[in-house]
Amino acid sequence: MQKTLLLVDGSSYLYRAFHALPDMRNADNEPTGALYGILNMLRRLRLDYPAAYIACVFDAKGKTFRDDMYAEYKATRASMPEDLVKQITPIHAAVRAMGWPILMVEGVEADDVIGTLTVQAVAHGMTAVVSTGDKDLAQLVNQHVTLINTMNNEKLDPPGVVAKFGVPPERIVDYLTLIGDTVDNIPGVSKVGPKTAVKWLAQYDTVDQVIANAANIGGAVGENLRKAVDWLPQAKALVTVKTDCDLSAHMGTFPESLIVLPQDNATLIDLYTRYNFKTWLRELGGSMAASAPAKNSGTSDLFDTSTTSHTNKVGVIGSVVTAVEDFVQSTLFPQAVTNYEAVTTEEQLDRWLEVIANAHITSVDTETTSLDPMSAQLVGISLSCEPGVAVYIPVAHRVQDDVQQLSRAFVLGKMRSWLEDPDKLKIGQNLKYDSHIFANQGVTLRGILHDTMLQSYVFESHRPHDMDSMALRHLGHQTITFQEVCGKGASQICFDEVEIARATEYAAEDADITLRLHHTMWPHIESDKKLRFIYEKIEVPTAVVLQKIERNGVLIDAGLLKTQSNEIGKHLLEIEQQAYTLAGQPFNLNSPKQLGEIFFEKLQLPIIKKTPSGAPSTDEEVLQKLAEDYPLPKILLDYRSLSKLKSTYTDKLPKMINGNTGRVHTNYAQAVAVTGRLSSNDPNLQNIPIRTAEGRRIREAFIAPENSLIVSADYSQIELRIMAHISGDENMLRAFADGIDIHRATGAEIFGVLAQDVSNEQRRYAKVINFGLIYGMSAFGLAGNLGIERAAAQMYIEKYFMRFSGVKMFMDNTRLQAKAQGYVETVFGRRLWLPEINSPNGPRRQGAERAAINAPMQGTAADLIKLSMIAVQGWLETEQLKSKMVMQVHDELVLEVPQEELALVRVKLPELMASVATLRVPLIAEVGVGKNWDEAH
DNA sequence: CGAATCCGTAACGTC
DNA sequence: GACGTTACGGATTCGA
Repeated sequence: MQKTLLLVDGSSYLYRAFHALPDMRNADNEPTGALYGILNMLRRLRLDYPAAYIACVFDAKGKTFRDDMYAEYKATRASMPEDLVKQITPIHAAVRAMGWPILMVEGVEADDVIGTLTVQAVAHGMTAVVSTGDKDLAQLVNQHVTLINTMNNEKLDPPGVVAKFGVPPERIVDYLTLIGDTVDNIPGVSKVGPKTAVKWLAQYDTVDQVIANAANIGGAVGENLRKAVDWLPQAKALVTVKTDCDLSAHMGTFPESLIVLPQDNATLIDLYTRYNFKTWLRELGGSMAASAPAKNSGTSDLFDTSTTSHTNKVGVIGSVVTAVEDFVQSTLFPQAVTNYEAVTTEEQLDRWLEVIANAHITSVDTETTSLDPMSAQLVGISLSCEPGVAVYIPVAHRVQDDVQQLSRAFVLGKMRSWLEDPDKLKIGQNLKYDSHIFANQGVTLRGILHDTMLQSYVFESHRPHDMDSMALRHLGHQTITFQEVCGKGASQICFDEVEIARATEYAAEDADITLRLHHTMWPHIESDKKLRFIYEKIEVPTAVVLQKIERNGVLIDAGLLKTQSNEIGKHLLEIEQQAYTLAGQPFNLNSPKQLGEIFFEKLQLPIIKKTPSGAPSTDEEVLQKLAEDYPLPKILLDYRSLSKLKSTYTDKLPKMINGNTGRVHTNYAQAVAVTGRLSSNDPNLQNIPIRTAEGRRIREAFIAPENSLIVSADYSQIELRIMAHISGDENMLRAFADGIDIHRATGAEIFGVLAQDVSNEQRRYAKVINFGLIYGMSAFGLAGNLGIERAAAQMYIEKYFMRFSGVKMFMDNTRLQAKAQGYVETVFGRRLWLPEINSPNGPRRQGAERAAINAPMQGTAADLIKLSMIAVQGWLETEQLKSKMVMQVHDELVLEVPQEELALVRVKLPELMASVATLRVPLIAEVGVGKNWDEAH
C-alpha cells in the first residue's frame, strides 16, 4: 500500500477560520473561533484522509526571501488582528497535542515548506495530500500530489486544477504571474484576469512564450503586457513556491520524523476545558470507555514497523483468516486483529448458533446471486457479535474444489427460529435488502434493531452511506470491494462462483465492519434526542414497512401499455416524417447534437441559450420559444414528449414485471435523498406522468386485481402547510385555518384584492410564486417561470414578503442558521447538512442557500409521510386487513383494497395520515378510489 | 482492430 | 429545491 503524507497549510487556515466563524469566546472572554476552526478541520482531515505521515506547517516570524526580493511584498496586508494573535499559542499547543508534528521555518513561508515536503514525499514513492485554502499551491499538484480545501470540500488533482483554473498544474505559476496576486501585493499584467491568462496560455503555453509574442497581442491589454514585460520574471519568482528548502534544522529524517504522534489527551483535556469545547471534552472522557478494546498502549509497537504480530493467513477453510492493516492506520483507528472463519460443518454451525442465541446483538449480512432483491438467491450468510470476530456460512457456492459446504436448506432450517425471533436483535447494513433475500427463501427476518446505513443517513445525510466509504471515513479501514472479489464488466463473476476462502475474507469483513461502524456511529445518535427520534421512530420502522411495500408490488396491465406503445410508435413515425420534410433531410431526432446542427447551422434559427458545455441548447424552453416563429420546433416538442412516454414508461414498465408475481416491484432507496425523502428505482414509480392527458393514460395501467380497488391518499399542500407552521406567519396560518384555497389567498394578498375577486391569471401567478418559495427560487427563476421581466418578478417577491412577513423572517433565519451551524433541521429534528453554505464559490453558495430554505419543508414532509406509512402499516396489521400499501410518491400513499374493506379504508386512511402530527395548521389528506391509479385521483 | 463497455451530457418525468 | 432514467456519443478497455 502506498503511504500518504498529509500536509496542512496551517497559516492559510488561521485567517480563514478566524474570519469565517462567528466571534466565539470562552467564559474568560478569550477569542476561540480560529482555534475551534483549525482543530475541527484537523479532526475531519484525519478521518477523511488516513495517512502514515502528517505535518502542520505555519509561517515563522520575520522576513522571508521574498521580502528581500521585492520591498512591496505583502506591503498592503494589515497586521494580524489582536484576537487572532491571542489564539496562536493555544493553536500550536492543541495541534501538537493532537499528534501533529508542527513545522515553522524562518526565512521561507509555509507554502515553501509544503512544496519542499511534497517533492520529498514523491521522491520516497509516497503520495501527498495538501490541505490548504490557498489557490497558489495548485502549482504543486501532480499525479502524486493532491490539494484539498476543507472549507468547501474541494479536491484538486491535476484534472481538477485544469477544471478550476483552465490550465494544468505546471502552468499555474505562469497563470499566477500573468494575473498577479492582490493579497500579496504582487502585480501581474494590468487588466489581465483569469480569462485572458487562460486564453494566452492556451495559445502560447508559457509566460516566456507570451512575452516572446507580446508584439502580436493587440488592444489595451497587449499594451499593458508590453509594459509589464520587464517585471514579469520577478513576479514569476515571487509566485513560485520553493521546493528545495533546507529543513534539516527543523526536522529529523524524512519521513520518519513526520509520523503521527500519540494523542496527548491530558493536554487536550486541559485545553478543551479552558476553551469550553464541551463536545470534544465529552468525547475524550467517553471514548476511553466506549471505544473498541484494542487500545494502543504507548509508543513501542506504534513505531515497530517490523512487527509480525498481525499475520496475514489467507483463506484456509475452518482456519483463522486474519488481516493486517497498515500499522499507522491501526494507531489512528485502533482495532487491527481480525478473526474470520468459514462455517462449513454442522459442529461449527451449532457452536455459532449458540453464540448468536446469547449475543446482545448480532450483525447479519447476506451474499447473493443478484442485486435485484426480488430475484436474488442466497449464497451465504455472515455473522458477527463482537468487533474483529466474524464468520461466513457459505450455502450455495458452486466452486468445485473438494471443499465441503452446508446446504442452504440445512442452514436455513437450523437458523430459521433465530432469524424469525423478534427478540433476537439484529443489525445490518441496509437490512431491507437482506430481508428480501430471506423472504425469497421463505424466512421472515425479525428483530431488526439497527441499520448502519440508516445511522449514517440520520447522522450525516449528505455523505455516502455505502459500507466501503463509511469504513474508510469512520474506521480508516479500506474494505475489500465487491469488484475486487468478482471483477467488473463482462468478466464479472457471480458471487456463488467465488472460492469460499476468498468469499470468507470479503463477507465476514462486511459483518465485522457493520458492527464496528455501529459502535462508532451509534453513540452520536443515542446521545442526541432529536437524531435518536428520527432514527428509532422514523427510519428503522420505515425500512421495515418499505420492505413490505416493495414485496407487495403493484399490478400492471401490460396489455394496455403495449397497446399504448404501439399507438405512440405509429404517431412517432408520422412525426418523424414531418420533421424530415421540414428539415430537408433525415436525422436522429433523439440526438440533441444532430438537432442542434439542423437548427442552428442548416436552418439558422436563433440561439436562445447555451448548455453548460457551450453547445446551443435545444431544451423544452428553447423549443417553446422557437415554436412561436418556426414549425419544426413544435414538431420536436411533440416528438420529445411522446418518445419519453414510450421509452421510459410504456415500453419499460411491462419489461419490469416480475415473472413469479406478475407485478412490478420497485426498490425504494431510503438513504439517497439528502432531504429525507425516499427515492424509487427499477423502475422509478415516483415519476409516472400526471400533468398531461397523454401521460396520464399510463396511470390507467396501474390496476388492482379482481374484486379490489386502488385507493390513493395524498397530503394537500403539505409543504406550504409546513411553511406556515414553521414560520408562524399569521396571514398564512389564517388562510389554512379558514380552509381557503391557498393560492387564491396568496393572490388576494399580493394583488390587494378580496379572495373572491382573484382572477384566474392572478391565482396562477400566486401559485407559481408559492412553488417558487418552497424551492427557494430566486427572482430570476421566478421571472423565467412566469415569463416576465426580472424586475417585475422581484416586485412580486417583495410584495409577497411584505404581506407574509413571517415567511420572510423564517427564510432569513433559516439562512443564518444554516451559515452558523452548517445544517438546518426539520420540525422533527432531522438534520440536513449544507456543506457548501459558506463556499466562496458564489453559485454553489447560493445553491446551498436555496437548499437551506427548501430542505426543512421537503424534509418535514418526508418525516410526516414516513410516520404515516408506519401508522398505516401498523393499523393494517393489527386489524389483520387484506388491504396493502403498494406505492409511496412523496406526499401520496397508494393502497390496493379489497371491495369489502373499501368503506373502512377510505375513511381511516386519510384520518391516520392527518393525525400523525399536530401542527399549527390542519393536516389534510385527500382520498380517491378507482379501478386504476388514474381514476383514484 | 472492431466490439463492448464506461462515462459525461442533455433532456425530462415526478413531487 | 429534491430525485432517476433515457439516449447519445466520445473515450477507454476488452478480447480475439
